[in-house]
Amino acid sequence: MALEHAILVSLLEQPGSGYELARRFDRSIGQFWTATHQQIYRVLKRMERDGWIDVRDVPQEGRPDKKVYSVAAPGRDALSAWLREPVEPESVRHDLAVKIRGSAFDDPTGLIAEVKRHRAAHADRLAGYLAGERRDFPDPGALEVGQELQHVVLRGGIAYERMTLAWLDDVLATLRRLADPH
Amino acid sequence: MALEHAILVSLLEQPGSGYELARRFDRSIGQFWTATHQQIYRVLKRMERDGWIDVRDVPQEGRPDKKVYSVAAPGRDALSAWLREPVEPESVRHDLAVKIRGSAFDDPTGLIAEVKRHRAAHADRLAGYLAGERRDFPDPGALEVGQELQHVVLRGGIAYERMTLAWLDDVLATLRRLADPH
DNA sequence: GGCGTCATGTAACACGTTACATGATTAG
DNA sequence: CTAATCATGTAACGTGTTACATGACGCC
Repeated sequence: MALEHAILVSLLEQPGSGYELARRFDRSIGQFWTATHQQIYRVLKRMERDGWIDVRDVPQEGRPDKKVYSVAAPGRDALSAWLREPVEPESVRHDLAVKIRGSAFDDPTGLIAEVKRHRAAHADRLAGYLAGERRDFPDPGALEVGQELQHVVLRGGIAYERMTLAWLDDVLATLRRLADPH
Repeated sequence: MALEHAILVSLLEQPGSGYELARRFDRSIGQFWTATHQQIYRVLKRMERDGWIDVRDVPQEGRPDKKVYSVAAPGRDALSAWLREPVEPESVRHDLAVKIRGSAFDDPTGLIAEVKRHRAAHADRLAGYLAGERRDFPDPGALEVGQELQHVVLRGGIAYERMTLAWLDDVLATLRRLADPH
């Protein structure tokens, strides 16, 4: 129910096409919300139909034309209303945790490679976030409100990845201990 | 695609009814996978039809009869096969992060109450996990394989909640700074 | 008398994923 | 020639959520 709100926030930060939104959902926004281009196009249609966003056809040379969306007044109102509604603290889905507990009924050491793969992926994400932080927030203090808020969300992503790396190391140590208890 | 696997793991740890599974998905399993009873009944039907699980009707007195499910050989095989398949590192969905960035276009200080509410919910979860840890794993070392694996998953939940509490404090401090810069 | 727990389900709808489809431009 | 990037979409399917439905028991 919040994809439309994530799109509103992104378009308020910067108007853009469905394609551009899809790329943002793979990068900065992907930190806290994911969506594929198929989902985004579908929701953009509905939002346009409901008058939440405006479209402007932008012809381009050397590449396909695009439709640039921006937030209209009813969209802004919808976002405001949603901001005032309480939302449930998120619930997590970790396939890896299911696998860890499931591997008690199979071969726990078979999971080591998989856990290492996840560790590498999270290390990459952390490196990406830290690079983004150096690039976008080099000077702490003296930031605008929007910047401050983007920064605190990014700090959350960084904290999440650091925590996850430490936990995956704990998981690896546990799996190795089970494989070879002294 | 992993609800059925989460159910298999739970039924291997302890056979039970749909209702019992739903309660587990609100507690220990809810730490890394959530599901409502409607979802669970639907998937149990499918799993039974596919021969992954066996049912036994258990008449009860003073309360409704129940159907106790346990994992059959094909279910065990399906779990083994899934454990050998790689899964994608999970992607997160945080309504709260959407709200934080969105509040730049509204009133950031209006979020303070909401963030406090989330903080309290996460503090509760952490307290619950820590109580579970004291109850189920009082004696580190000397545990069976299944216990060790359950414990390392629980440690992940504890680390997640601690990280989240620290981040929410960071968010609160940021929102207050925006409300009243010296 | 009403609420909470135990126990099972159906139905409709919203949301997410995967596969398919098109077509131009640029880089290797 | 092949792959990647830019740009938009449709269709089918699977999963998750919300609402509705039933009924007995025990507690306050």
